[in-house]
Amino acid sequence: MLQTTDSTPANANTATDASPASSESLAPSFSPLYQQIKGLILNSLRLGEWKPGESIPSEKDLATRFRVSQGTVRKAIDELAAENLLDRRQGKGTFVATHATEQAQFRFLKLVPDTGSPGSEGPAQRDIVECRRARANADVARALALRTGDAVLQVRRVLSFAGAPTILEDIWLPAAPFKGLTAERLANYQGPMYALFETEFNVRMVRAEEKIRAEPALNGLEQLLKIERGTPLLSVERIAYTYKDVPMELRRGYYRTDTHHYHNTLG
Amino acid sequence: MLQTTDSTPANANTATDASPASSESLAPSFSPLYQQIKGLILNSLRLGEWKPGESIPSEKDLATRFRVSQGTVRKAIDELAAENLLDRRQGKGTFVATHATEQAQFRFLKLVPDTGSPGSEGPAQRDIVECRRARANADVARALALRTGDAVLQVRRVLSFAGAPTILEDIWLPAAPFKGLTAERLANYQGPMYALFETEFNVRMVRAEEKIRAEPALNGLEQLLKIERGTPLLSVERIAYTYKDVPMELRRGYYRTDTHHYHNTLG
DNA sequence: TGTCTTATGTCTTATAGAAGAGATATGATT
DNA sequence: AATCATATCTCTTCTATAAGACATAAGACA
Repeated sequence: MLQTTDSTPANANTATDASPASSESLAPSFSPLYQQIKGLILNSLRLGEWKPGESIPSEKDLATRFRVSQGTVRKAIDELAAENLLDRRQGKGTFVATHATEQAQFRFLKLVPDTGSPGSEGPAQRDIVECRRARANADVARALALRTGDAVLQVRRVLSFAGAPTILEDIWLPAAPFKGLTAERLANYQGPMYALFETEFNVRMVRAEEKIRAEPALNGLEQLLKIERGTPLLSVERIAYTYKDVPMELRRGYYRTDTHHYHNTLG
Repeated sequence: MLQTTDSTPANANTATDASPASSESLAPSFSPLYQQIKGLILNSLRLGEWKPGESIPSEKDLATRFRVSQGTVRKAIDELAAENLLDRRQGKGTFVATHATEQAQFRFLKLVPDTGSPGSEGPAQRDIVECRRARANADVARALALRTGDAVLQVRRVLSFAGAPTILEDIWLPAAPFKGLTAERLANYQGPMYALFETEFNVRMVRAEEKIRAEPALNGLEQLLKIERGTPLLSVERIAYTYKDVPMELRRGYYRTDTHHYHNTLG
């Protein structure tokens, strides 16, 4: 399983191709060499051969390991870097991207203060309201690709900026990969939640989809966020995915937008 | 101004460099060859040497024109294609991206129906409520990089999906580049508004920034969108930019989110 | 009408040298 | 002898180029 000296990577042309033999590689269809290399690197990332924050082998090393030229490895890494899975630093090496940095944090938190820059208020104050085991209802199960009734963890927390409660979040996690997560560990950990997931549970969030609506503050939201009942809030429903588009988190956030706004760039 | 046979592009090393002589190229600082080529292509795009939808010269032609290798041109085009300014099609050529296609349309309209795919409701019904000349107030002037009191065009319109009014938009445009835009031309044109801007005014929107809030329906919004007064709406304030980050439009939209939602992908 | 050839695009891979970053050695200076 | 600045070596990614493979469309030809 370590595949340290795993070679025979490319050349899907050769009829005697029996190298990957993974369950999902049932599609033998031809693809460019650099794409195959990209897939191999992706596998190593998913299997945790290189941990977030660490450097991966040099392009030359990977080239000899995969029996291709350095430029081909380079193109594979180019795409992974463009997807923010890897982080290139000239003269130093290529590193596995991590949520434990300043920049990555604001790729997933799009709420910014109306005045000042994205991080100008200092770190957010995090209060865990609730953290318990539960059973997935139909909606949660569908979002997390589970079966209704499967075990999940449910977390409710409030984020405050400059002392003002601004975000309420309900989070659902599949119980199996996050076995051992408790309110204490969440409360004690300094830094982004996704960084904790990386270091403690080897789950790295890579991509997320959000559905945004405007809804009135009801059902106790008004008390938790200390606003008037019925005040319009931003409802942000997120499904976060790890490698290979596997869903790993469902999150519903309610954002106050009297002092902050959701910032988005259309390219 | 046509710069058809314009050569002497690269080699910023040569001391006798006097080729671009543009106003903003006061920074003689070294940059990679492919970046310089990218800038030259960008200039041709901005000057309208190749119109949206048309194909640009082949990589080999550009290579001889700029006196560099085909691979260098390729890397320049790679970046422009990644920014959605160009559209590559293997075996056919490379084309100037346009808003007159199905796909590009939904890169700037992120409101999608709760059930069904992004375009499943058919084309939106557009009703121009108002279109008049006005003077920029402080906010509008700042957004459009104008001076307070400068002439602007103001448009108000309602978008309806499946017969239901869903979006109200107030749009401010600088008067000079859009001279001749009338309510009739807006109403008669079939297709996205940004496609009209391209073909009629040679203004191509490349990028946009949005600030999203939740606000109650007030001040007549409730009548235009046929909802109850105070219903939470998504407020979407957009500044759209053309090439070289020049702002060309300020737009404030109010979205109903009872049947639709704002969809976003975090990468 | 259908098939083949050819021309012209982009795409893929390979190779060589340039440039950035850090560690190690060198040598002058105090 | 200890210190500090400077050169050098080695590792990394970055840049530039070239050649062949693949995709597409149009015209020649049976």
